[in-house]
Amino acid sequence: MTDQIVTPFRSESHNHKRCVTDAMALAEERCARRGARLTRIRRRVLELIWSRHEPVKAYDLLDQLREEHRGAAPPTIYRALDFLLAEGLIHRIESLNAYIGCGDPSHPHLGQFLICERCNAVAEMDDDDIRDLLAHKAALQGFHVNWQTIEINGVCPSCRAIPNGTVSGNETDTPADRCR
Amino acid sequence: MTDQIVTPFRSESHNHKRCVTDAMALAEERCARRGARLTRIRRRVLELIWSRHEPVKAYDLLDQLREEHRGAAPPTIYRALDFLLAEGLIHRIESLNAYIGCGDPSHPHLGQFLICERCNAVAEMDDDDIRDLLAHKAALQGFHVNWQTIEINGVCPSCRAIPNGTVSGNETDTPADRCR
DNA sequence: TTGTCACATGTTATTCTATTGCAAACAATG
DNA sequence: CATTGTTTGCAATAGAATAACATGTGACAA
Repeated sequence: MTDQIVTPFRSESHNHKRCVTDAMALAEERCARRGARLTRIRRRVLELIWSRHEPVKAYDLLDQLREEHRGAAPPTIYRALDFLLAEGLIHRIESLNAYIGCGDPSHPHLGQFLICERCNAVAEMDDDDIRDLLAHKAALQGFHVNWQTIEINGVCPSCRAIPNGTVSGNETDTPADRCR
Repeated sequence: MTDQIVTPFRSESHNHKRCVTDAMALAEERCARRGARLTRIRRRVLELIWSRHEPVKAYDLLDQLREEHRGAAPPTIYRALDFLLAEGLIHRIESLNAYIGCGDPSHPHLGQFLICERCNAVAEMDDDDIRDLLAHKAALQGFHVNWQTIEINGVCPSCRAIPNGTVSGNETDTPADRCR
């Protein structure tokens, strides 16, 4: 059985700099192989998304991009996001209107997401059992499945270890800063 | 085993007038029992949603409400929707930014939605197998589930029966008008 | 080298979705 | 009647995404 966890929750040992460069390398490689043009803007947007390692809003990306790229406007971001989605390099989280890096761009997949409502961390699964059960249940209704949106909200293991009322103080930290 | 289909796809025999009045009666009853105030606006919004019997956008509802209620503004609609969501009388479809009547408001539930991308018809399931499998898979990651968003896009049985390129002519009809 | 074509980006405006904040109206209760 | 909590009215604004058209750029062939 293959590993059905594409992006696990980050552990204490997570080397984030390495994580970003690895993801970028995979992206470069995949685009090269497919003849897709990972331009400067597109590359930079992907890098900004991976740097955060949590769901990022389009206008947050726009603000960041503007700091280094005067003239960036909403279409700049949305075009880059569309490209990255089409290439399977990121996923869109519907319930958050946000985008997150895909941990396994090697093959197109739907993904199922575990979203921590305390720290915003997201783990990505690509679980055949889930996909197949949904397809099966749909088929019982005579329904043909093209796409599945599966987003599970709750509390990640790290946050469960923290007493409920506890507040970490800085609510703008990234997941790794708050969740251990 | 209980019936896990809350709102099936509409059949030819669907009596839509009856369907709406039934849904309204259930809503009245549930609100009365819970001491929730189903005011004129809230009742009317619910009725508008059920009348369409497919996912409806907030601003569509606003337009309709304005025709009979001058002074209706975005907050008017969103407050009504918030109330109806809180009472479990409607569901929100995240992937469409739209709202749909709940076929079984008797108990709170998550719901899994089959969304036809041809005719917009939606069937609602409340399937324990799906819910439990997702909870199980999440638990394997140490994740505690509070909420599940499950939206399945594809082609409903009625539309599958229609040759692919066929267009029914009037794309603004309701699902029942087009899907048989 | 130049022309051409496809693709990518710049630019401005607009549409769609949703919330905030405060005032006025209303309904239930003592 | 007075009080209290809830609901609605109203104006403004925030947030998410797209449309339409102009301009730039890179690869390839003539």
